[in-house]
Amino acid sequence: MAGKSRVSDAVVRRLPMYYRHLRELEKAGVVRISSQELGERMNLTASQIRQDINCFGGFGQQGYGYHVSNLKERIAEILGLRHQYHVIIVGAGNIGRAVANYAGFPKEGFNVQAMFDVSPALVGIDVHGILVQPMEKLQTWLDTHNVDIAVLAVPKSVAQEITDQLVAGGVRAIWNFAPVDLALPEGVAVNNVHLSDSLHILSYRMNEKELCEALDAGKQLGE
Amino acid sequence: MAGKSRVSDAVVRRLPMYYRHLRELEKAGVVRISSQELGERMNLTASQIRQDINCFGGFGQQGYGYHVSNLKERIAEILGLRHQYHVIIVGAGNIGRAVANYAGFPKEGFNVQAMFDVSPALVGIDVHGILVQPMEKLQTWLDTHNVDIAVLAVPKSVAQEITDQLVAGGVRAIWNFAPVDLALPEGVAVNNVHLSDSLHILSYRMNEKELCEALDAGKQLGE
DNA sequence: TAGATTGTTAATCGATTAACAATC
DNA sequence: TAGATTGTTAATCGATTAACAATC
Repeated sequence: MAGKSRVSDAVVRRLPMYYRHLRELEKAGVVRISSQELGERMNLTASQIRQDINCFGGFGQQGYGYHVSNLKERIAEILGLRHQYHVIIVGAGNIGRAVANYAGFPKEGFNVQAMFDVSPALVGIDVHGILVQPMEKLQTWLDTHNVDIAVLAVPKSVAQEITDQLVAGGVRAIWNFAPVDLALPEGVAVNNVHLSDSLHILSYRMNEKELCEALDAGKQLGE
Repeated sequence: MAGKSRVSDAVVRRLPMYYRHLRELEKAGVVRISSQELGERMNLTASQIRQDINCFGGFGQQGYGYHVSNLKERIAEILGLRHQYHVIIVGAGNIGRAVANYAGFPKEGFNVQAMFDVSPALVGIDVHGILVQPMEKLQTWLDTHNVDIAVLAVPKSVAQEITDQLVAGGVRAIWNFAPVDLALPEGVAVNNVHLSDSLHILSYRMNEKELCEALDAGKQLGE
């Protein structure tokens, strides 16, 4: 009945997808939905949906299905979207600025409070109402503020070093845009947005058919 | 010996990671590496690494291991990074511009040739040497150019509609930054960068411990 | 040659799917 | 009540790990 104390990665990755679809459904005025219907919409089996949801408790009702708004709210809670977070952005390059400008951010409790960069060209500029501070000010900020989430949008060469500083400064989670796999102590959360990895996967997929045909025909890669 | 005609998703997702680590190793002057050592670096088992690589052919040598540069090159080929691609960016907002500005792009064969946006405020500006064109010009461009990859960085409300236009116009792959799951015909590749999903997963993870403890203690979500 | 390490087959583990009793 | 659909257990499928013969 209650949640298993460990939820598998596969399930966690689907949670935001449930949230997205349920929000759409709610906006479209749909009041109830069965696992069957939701599955058709999301390209999942009804069985999988019921299994996933039951990791966190029985939010449905036999013979009826799920109440859309209620299920949406439960998943928002599960995702931690009913808290407020203090966010800082380290690195005010293209990515850092794009994140700062993302409008949907504060509505879900993610409040950007400061930005930092090494480049004198960027220090002092205003990004969506946030003043970019020099990197030397980061330590002082960490010493004097509770930071929940740090957005890491710096070159890979300094990513680990800054991460260590952030962790020592009490940051609880790192949203990492640097193309490295960070080493982190237990208890600090991380999620990666590896843009070039994503592009490489796309590139693989668009060439997959020919590649597999070539391999099946006995072709060796390389010369 | 030759590759299975179908490579699992799990393997494909690891390919860019192999590529990243091998590039690092090559840069660090490492000539050969065993699956054992590579596994320690990447937090994978040696067994898994050998299985993964052998989907595409036997690139190693018994008693020796893998030749770093050679394996890196084979994986680059597998990922399709030894081709040149024509890329357009649809949507010149924060994300579109960040992608356009990404410096590593052309080096790997991804050549951005045009950008489009609906906003008069953005049309005409120069982004990293590319002039932003009005959205009405998109159709003409598709009619007169071969586009391999389209970067989709538009609001979700128009994402599917533009996708259909791109597909009809012969685009082979879509790098999707809109927070929707696009419907696509067989033969067109897609890969999603769902930023808010990624942030939600981070948010889940930073709260997971308390959540699971609460659930184990019998707490119900909601009121 | 002996030692090392791959390529590959077999065993295990975990995630997905199917089935069905419980129940609204 | 009868019908529908969940919650949950059992069966299946696929991915990871272990083991080892092949071979450099």
